[in-house]
Amino acid sequence: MQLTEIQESLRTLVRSTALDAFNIELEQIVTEYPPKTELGDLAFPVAFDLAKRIKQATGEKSNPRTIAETLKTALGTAEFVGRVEVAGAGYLNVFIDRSKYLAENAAADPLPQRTTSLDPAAQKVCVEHTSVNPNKAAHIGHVRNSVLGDTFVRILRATGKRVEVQNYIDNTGVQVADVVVGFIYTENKDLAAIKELDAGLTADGHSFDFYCWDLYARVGQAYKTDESLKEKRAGVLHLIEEGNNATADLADYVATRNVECILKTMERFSIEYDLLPRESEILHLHFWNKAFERMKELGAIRFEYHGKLAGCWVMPFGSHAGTDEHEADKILVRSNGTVTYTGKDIAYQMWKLGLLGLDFYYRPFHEYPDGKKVWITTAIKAEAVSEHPAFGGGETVYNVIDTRQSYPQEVVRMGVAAIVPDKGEAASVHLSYEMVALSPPAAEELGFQLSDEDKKRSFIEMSGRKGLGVKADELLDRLEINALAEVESRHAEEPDEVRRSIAHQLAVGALRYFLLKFTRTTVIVFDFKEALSFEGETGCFCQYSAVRANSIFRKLAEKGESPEQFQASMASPAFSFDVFEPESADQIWALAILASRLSDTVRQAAEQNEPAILAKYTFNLAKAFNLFYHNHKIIVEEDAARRTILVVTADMARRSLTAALETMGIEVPERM
RNA sequence: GCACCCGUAGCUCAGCUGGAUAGAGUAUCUGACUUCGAAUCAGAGGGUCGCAAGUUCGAAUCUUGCCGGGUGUACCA
Repeated sequence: MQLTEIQESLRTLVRSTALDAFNIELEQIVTEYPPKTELGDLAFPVAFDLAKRIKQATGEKSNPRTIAETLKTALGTAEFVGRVEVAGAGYLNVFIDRSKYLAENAAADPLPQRTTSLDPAAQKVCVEHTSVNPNKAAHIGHVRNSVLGDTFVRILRATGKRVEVQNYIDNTGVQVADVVVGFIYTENKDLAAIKELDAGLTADGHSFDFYCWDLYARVGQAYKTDESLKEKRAGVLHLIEEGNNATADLADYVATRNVECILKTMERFSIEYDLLPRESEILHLHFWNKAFERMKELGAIRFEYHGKLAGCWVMPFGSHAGTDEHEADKILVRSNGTVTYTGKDIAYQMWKLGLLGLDFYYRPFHEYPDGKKVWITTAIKAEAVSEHPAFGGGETVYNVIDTRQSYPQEVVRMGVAAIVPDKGEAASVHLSYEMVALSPPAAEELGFQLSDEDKKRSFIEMSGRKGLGVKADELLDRLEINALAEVESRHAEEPDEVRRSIAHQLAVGALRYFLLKFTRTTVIVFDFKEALSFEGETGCFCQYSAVRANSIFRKLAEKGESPEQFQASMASPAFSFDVFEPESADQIWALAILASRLSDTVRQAAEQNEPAILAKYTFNLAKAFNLFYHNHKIIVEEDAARRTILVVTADMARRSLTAALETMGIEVPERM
């Protein structure tokens, strides 16, 4: 019986006792973790609730402590419960039977539900993340999106959900058009010339997406002075959307090459995808028409005959009493007959939920080193592969998109709910997060001249159009260089290849943890010093704990001792924490019980859509292990009982730590 | 104007659906490498939780109103 199961059985017991003793039915019973081990392992503040309910029912005032005493007797008899105490104003603190718990759970999987996510019968959900416009290299803000999304995917899988990862490719939008304008009109290059340039860049070690990054910024500048260039963009955009022409072919090459580059960048961060749905297919396969017909049938959309929106199809949205009622309407089809982005998004969202009644064609796009394939959509039946996994059709769809798009996301959610009321609004979840901005010194470090006004600001928004941002690959390169220097100073004996691989793992750990430790609603004001740090609350700190734990077991293995051996010897009923001084016993037990909380923490992170909860937990677990590590030497411990408890606890901690880090996409190096 | 987010230690941030003495990291100062690895650990100082009312046995947390900062509110994507 693991910790979560003990919690559940105690909740059941509290519920039935409350009903028997006070005739009160409790719907929700809160379990907390006391701030210190000395206070217990689980706390129930339920007596406060009961006191309130009794007062409501009878009008009589009752003392929470007295109520807690009644419940205490019932809980005291439960399995795995050592003792129960009433503390504070009426807390019910449960102390778990330490030796019994340890003996039974020494070898338990810290994330038991993760195996069910492989079951084809498990509930399927779709997560869309990354979705970088394929016209330039990814910057640190995009990485926040991807790391948040990828970690959320791992969290969902750890709770037993089957997850499909989608990375939406907006290959026909203005951002791609801008770069195409740059290639054709300011660089005077046709497709052949671009291919030649691209080949040269790759040979040079400069990638295509970096080139486009600069070109995009140059075009952005040129628009300011050259009105005719802007007019050309409209033409380019039209040709791209239409397809089957030289400009569209050129745009397709540019977009596809950028997608390849971005996928490569994300692969460095251990991020993989299942499917790349493209906007061009949503267009060419007429997804919108299908959704449009449905919305018309249901009256969810209205044609405007008069006023400033005359000629548009609009969706009524929200209500603003006293204001112009049209202000709340959202245009889905423009008066010239073209569909807006929001309209296309509604159709796409319906497809994700399996409710559109249309499907893409698919072909493989790329194969990862582990053999896993990522697929891409196509509108051309001839190039499609008929044997492909079933895509889309999620029970729930999570869209990882920054908070600035909350309004359009809300429109999409309402639009879908209007078409399929039985699925409702709950099926679409906008996993929003705040932006990554630059501190004024960081912007200057990147070589940008700031106005006096900008210097006064607390942060400066990154901008692809201005070319202002920290490129993901460049930052990771810097982290790898720094990490490599540290590794070289410690492990001169290791071959270069090994040292580089360790430096890479540390760099990824540093950046992923840095982006995950902030809650989603916090604006990350990027600061080089903080992001490049390997000390304090960092990924490196957590990895270091795990590495040290592993080295203990390496040493034990050299002596022919395995954790399994020690787990087996726990079965003897004689062993007890009393072999340690009380203070030591508390400290060791605190680590064991904290390690047991991983699955509950992951569940919480999934429920609240907040990966930062897992990051904080992982850091605390690493800290607790370090404390344990300093105070209790395992290798030199001669007393058999003490040694057993220490080994088993250290093993639980390192397995939880490793699983927690893995759920955040962070690997544990062999040494560091 | 309206909607959403933020305001907690010098700085950067946690604080779960109200609960135990408000916590981390960093910076500053002081200690600890002949030990399973010091990318570590121990200790010290540092707080009117933006302000003001209200609800409650109890508020950093909930409600309302202010103040300060940010983002959105396109026939752009």
